[in-house]
Amino acid sequence: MKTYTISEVAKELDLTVYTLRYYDKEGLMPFVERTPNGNRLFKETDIGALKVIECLKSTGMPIKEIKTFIDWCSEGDSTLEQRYNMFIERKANVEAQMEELKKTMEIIQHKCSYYKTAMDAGTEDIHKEEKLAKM
Amino acid sequence: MKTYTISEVAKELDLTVYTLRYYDKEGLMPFVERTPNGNRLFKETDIGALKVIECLKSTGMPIKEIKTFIDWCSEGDSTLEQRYNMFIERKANVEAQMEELKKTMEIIQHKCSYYKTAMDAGTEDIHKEEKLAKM
DNA sequence: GTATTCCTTAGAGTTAACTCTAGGTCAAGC
DNA sequence: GCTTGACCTAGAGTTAACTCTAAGGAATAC
Repeated sequence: MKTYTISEVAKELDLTVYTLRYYDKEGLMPFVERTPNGNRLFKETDIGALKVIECLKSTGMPIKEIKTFIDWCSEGDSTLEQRYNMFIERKANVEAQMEELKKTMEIIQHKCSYYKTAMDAGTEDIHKEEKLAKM
Repeated sequence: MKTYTISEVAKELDLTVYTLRYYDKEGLMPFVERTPNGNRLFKETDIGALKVIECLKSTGMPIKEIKTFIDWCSEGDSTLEQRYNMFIERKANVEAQMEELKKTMEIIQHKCSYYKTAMDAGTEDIHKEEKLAKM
């Protein structure tokens, strides 16, 4: 079975070795085994698990909560419901973030055309009429 | 003309007065005037500007870069191009964030059905076959 | 056999963005 | 005229998530 060193995993996941050790310190990687002399030894499944961790992180989940999830995983089938509920919550959270981003995008696009017009006119005064524009 | 105190603005924008003072300290609100005894006096346009600041913040822009933008605004028409370019960059950035979120959402949804199946079966072993699942 | 290059740990330092405290001013209510 | 409450500042403290340093172990290169 193919295994990986910490720096190989860091490269693969676009993280630093510092970050990976930090995650380990925080209890996010209890599954990673060691060589006889103490070096971390990553399996494919470990990299898969780290990808799930990265996914949770990208939903804005703090590391402490990710640790709770990892702990649930170690506890086995008795925590299936908690884990399911967690992902349902994450889903709602991501949906809300998408909504937020859409609103942000609308404002940004408005500003893009605002500045295009101003730039073409050579002055922002072209937008004097607008109520709350100003910048 | 209607004006607002710092706590009214905080309430309106769902920020704390601490945060607003911090923004001011960082140079994000050079336009806010003061009463004779030194209290901040917010106009409607100031609230509009703060909404733009909040929008930029929600694109992930750090406060120092927002300050650069505010400085450009104070400099007038000579910075129109920089400001336009900045919003174009922000737009690309938000688009990338949306893409990221979509990918995240796909994984989350996969996990939701993974755990639904496992929960119904009473055990995660139902997914034994899967290559990189595990959690 | 020694230099290099990877790995290890504990713990200190950094950064951003707040968040709060202490000490003070000022206007309104009683 | 004094209390209350909202405002002010400077500066200290907090938190999360890294990020790095120091000191050392083990395998490989020459």
